[in-house]
Amino acid sequence: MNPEFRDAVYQIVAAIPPGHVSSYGAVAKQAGFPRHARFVGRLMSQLPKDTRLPWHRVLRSDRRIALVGTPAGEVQIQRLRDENVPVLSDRVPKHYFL
DNA sequence: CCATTGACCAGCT
DNA sequence: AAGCTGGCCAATG
Repeated sequence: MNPEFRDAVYQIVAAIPPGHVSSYGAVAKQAGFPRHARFVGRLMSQLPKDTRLPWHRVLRSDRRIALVGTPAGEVQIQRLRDENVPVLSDRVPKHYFL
């Protein structure tokens, strides 16, 4: 994976403030690599489990949680609720997006 | 080298 | 609102 892309993505995700969320596609675009939403997802999936990056604040463009029903998905929902972001039917209200 | 696989997305029905 | 479709493109087998 291109290190430029990887570093830019990390920086942008790290900058998402608590209580807010963004999407894979939006992060890719801000990183300067539009059309690479899937690779943002790939990077998130490859993060070490002890990472400090707030990966749980990245959702799909349809405002849904990725990987619903899997352990990672449940962790993501729990973490969002812990920072007062409601998750209703696997979905986060629009106004929580950046 | 060709095919399949994704923490995805915009457009259309 | 919800489901399909085609496009995306590096990684993997």
